[in-house]
Amino acid sequence: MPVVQHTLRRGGIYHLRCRVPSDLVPVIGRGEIHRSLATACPRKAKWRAHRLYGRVLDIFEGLRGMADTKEEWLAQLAAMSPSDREAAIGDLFDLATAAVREMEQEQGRREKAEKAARELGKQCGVLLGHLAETVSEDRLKQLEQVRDGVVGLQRDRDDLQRQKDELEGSAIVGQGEAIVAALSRRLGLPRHSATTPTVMQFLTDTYTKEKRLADDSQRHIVNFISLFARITGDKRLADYGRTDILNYVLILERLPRSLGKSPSDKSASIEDLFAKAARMSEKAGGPMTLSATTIGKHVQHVKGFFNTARRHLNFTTSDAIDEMFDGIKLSKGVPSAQKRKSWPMEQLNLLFATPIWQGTGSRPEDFTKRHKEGDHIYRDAYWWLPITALWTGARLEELAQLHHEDLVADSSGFRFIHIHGEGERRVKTANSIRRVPVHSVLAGFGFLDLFDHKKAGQRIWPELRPTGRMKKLGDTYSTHFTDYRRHCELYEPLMDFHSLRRTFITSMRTRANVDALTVAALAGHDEELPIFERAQQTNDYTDYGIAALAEQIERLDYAAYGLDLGLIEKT
DNA sequence: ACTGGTAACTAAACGCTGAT
DNA sequence: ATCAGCGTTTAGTTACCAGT
Repeated sequence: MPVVQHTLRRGGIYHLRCRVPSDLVPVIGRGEIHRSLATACPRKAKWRAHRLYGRVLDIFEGLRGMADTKEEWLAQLAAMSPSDREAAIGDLFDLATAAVREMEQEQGRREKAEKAARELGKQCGVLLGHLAETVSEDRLKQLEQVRDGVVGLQRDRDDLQRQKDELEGSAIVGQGEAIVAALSRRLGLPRHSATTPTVMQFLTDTYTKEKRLADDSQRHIVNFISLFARITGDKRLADYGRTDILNYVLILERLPRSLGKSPSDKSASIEDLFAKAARMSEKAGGPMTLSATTIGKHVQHVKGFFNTARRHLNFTTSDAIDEMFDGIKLSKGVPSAQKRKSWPMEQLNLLFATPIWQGTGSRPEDFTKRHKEGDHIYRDAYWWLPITALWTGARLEELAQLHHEDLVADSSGFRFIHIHGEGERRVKTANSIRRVPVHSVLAGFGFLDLFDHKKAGQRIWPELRPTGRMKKLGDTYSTHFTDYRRHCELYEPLMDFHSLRRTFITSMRTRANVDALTVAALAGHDEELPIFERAQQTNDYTDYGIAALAEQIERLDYAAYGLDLGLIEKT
């Protein structure tokens, strides 16, 4: 960790260096802002870095505001040459840098003034001495008492002010723990083991309150840290050392991948869990223990937890924590993470040859019995979702929340689905907002009718209900799709609904030979693009007309790659 | 349908270096 | 002093899976 966030040292001199938010990269024309703080003194660097960083954030906000009136802003930008544009924006940051230095000089002047005031006060004291010669002894004592009283009050006031400053911004202002911590930090007193809380105490009293994460992330933190406490025996924070962490990792390496899925895991001993992992590995013929990614994640969380505790309680140093957690090598047999598969065309043919598309014996409302053979073909969400994913590349939740008005036609009549986060809809990231033309094959199946048959404000698949912790429309479907594949003996690990998106992206790129930028525009960014391309393409998105996108998506021809469309058209 | 997990995925921060 | 490139680390969110 550097002395201050967003700084780096070069030849002894501190610099501010911070990242440009990805949405502003195309506007600013670079990925990072870098300005010298023109000092080698850590304290000065800290002061300047804090203020300059604040201003830089202001500039980012300002640019975002301008970007709201996008057309105007783009027109202005277009009128400028790229070098002019970058220079203009660079000037903003230079101004900010200069302003911070001025601010510092201003502070210097103020300090000078205060010093002068103190000097004046001293002289008053001298004056008091002179007075002593002409004033009675009693009177003088009274005066001195008053003076001492005032000085004492001032000192108290300053102390309180400092305490308040230190506590400000902390989520636990007013809590005794924090005051004690702040005081001991000010006095430089390390906290000893007897006074530090245990892992679980700090987790519930402070950590979860300070973090204030989204619900699901909060749940993850509590689970990770609770497991750590369970394995290591919930000791006091100051009593942990590297050996504890190494042992903890050794235990993680032997835990079953299915940890916690069965309620019995809760009461089982660590030894029981080892035995369970060993049994599962035996059966699978390979290690069924936690993967390297997951173990790394656990360790990372615990380290973050200790660092937060250190800032609150000052019981150790940041270096000591690094030493405790860094450079831990995992054992040989720890499995590495696996990538999701894409659906081969033969597997898709098998999928569409199952009852949902060929005839099911279930009733319309029995979504869990669709695997039973029969005469009914229900063209509901369960029929449409895999097909739609295959021809649009959209994520499950993006499809599940489609409304009547999300099918739009442009001026020349091209119809596309608009994926966005308005109203009750949600998208994964801002970059997921996009327009995807409806492929002619999809339209041929009657996809457009889904929208036309609904009224404004209605979802096209009203049978999907928000379920689960995150109240997702695709939540139940996701598990049903897995169950269905198992019943139909099509189940393969890592080949799931999301793999259909993979299939779309891979097919577009490698079979239809559509360029990576266009595919990214259609998919709403995907992970496989190098970063520089990602920055570049944001700029180009605006240039993609629907007509051009439609032309590209039409190059996708699953039939040519071996998909039997007859299976779907059978209805 | 719910719950307690893992894994995939992402943005931002950081460390370091070479070029100008 | 600046700036960009790029791999690594950190911190967080979302998607999915297993067992009941």
